[in-house]
Amino acid sequence: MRLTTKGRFAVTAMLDLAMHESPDIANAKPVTLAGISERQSISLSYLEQLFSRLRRQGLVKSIRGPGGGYKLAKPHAEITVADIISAVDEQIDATQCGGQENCRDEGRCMTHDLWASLNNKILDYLSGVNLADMVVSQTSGQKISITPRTCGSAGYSSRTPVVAN
Amino acid sequence: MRLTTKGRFAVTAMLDLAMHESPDIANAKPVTLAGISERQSISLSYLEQLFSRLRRQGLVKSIRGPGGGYKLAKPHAEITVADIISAVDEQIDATQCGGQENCRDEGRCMTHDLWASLNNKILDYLSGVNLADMVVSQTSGQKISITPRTCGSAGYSSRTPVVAN
DNA sequence: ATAATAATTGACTAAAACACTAGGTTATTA
DNA sequence: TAATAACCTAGTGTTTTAGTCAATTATTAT
Repeated sequence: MRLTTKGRFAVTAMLDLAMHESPDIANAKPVTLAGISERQSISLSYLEQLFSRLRRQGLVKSIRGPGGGYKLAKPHAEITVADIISAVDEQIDATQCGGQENCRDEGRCMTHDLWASLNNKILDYLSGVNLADMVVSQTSGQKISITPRTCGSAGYSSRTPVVAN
Repeated sequence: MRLTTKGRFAVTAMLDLAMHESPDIANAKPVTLAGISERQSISLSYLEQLFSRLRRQGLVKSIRGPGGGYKLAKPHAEITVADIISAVDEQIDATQCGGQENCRDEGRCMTHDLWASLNNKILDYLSGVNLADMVVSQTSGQKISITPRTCGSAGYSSRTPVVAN
């Protein structure tokens, strides 16, 4: 997995979308990319590229024409930061041996296991934050602080984010 | 913070260094970059660039001349993955307002707090794995699995890594 | 029907970062 | 003094970032 500003842009835009969407999911008004672009100072065309991927990954739905825009395809609590980042950042295979384990020395690829599991752990961790968490901490003016899923209760969507500082 | 193959190379090289260093820290033989380059198939000159940064950050010590090479500057347990990655990857400021909070809308920068704390969390998380952990899981042939510090006991260096799968 | 809206697509671009290469210099040891 | 190995600087090809530009399609309102 890769963590760059590209993923940041995507998460920021999705958070903006979540915050400007009506809380009533059924008849929520779609949010235009032009609006997100203005509010978050992200280039409209760049947003279009990002949302093209987000749509193909099933995270958002699009409505064309006047009054159209984007809506989240799932409830806020079911869209995680990990989902968003892996939707826009195409991941590279961390191994230089490319799956087959024909590396040097002991015959096995030292880095493969190491990075594969490390990637998984980070991904697991970022899966612990969803849009609902972020909206709450954003509207309450509190800094967001994430508790890994493995720590507290196994609940997925209704954890209350811990306030930091 | 940024997570790319650059950091991966650095961690791989440091793990190789840790594994080929004599366990007795006092009179450990230095490891040459040429050796690491050969074992891990990383370009020698690229390693030189990486170790230049690692040295400036105080993670390794260098011995010049024949029989020279690099040694870890601290005990294995005191060098974390986060240390290594942040030594070679220069971090970017996640905010587009650049510190001052003169952004749009509500006057405050939405993305600033969000990414600052998310970065800190990831960094905190990667601080939970050190070279000693990785050497153990590597030599024992077990896949490494990291438990965040916040979960278990507050101990820093002597946690036993959990085996996954 | 027509115009306006807004998503959708594709091609293209400057700048940065990545992953190196090349070639030299310094310090240390045999 | 010759070999070793760190150290340093500059350059190079490729990929990614972050974006522009232009055109197309679907939908709504007039």
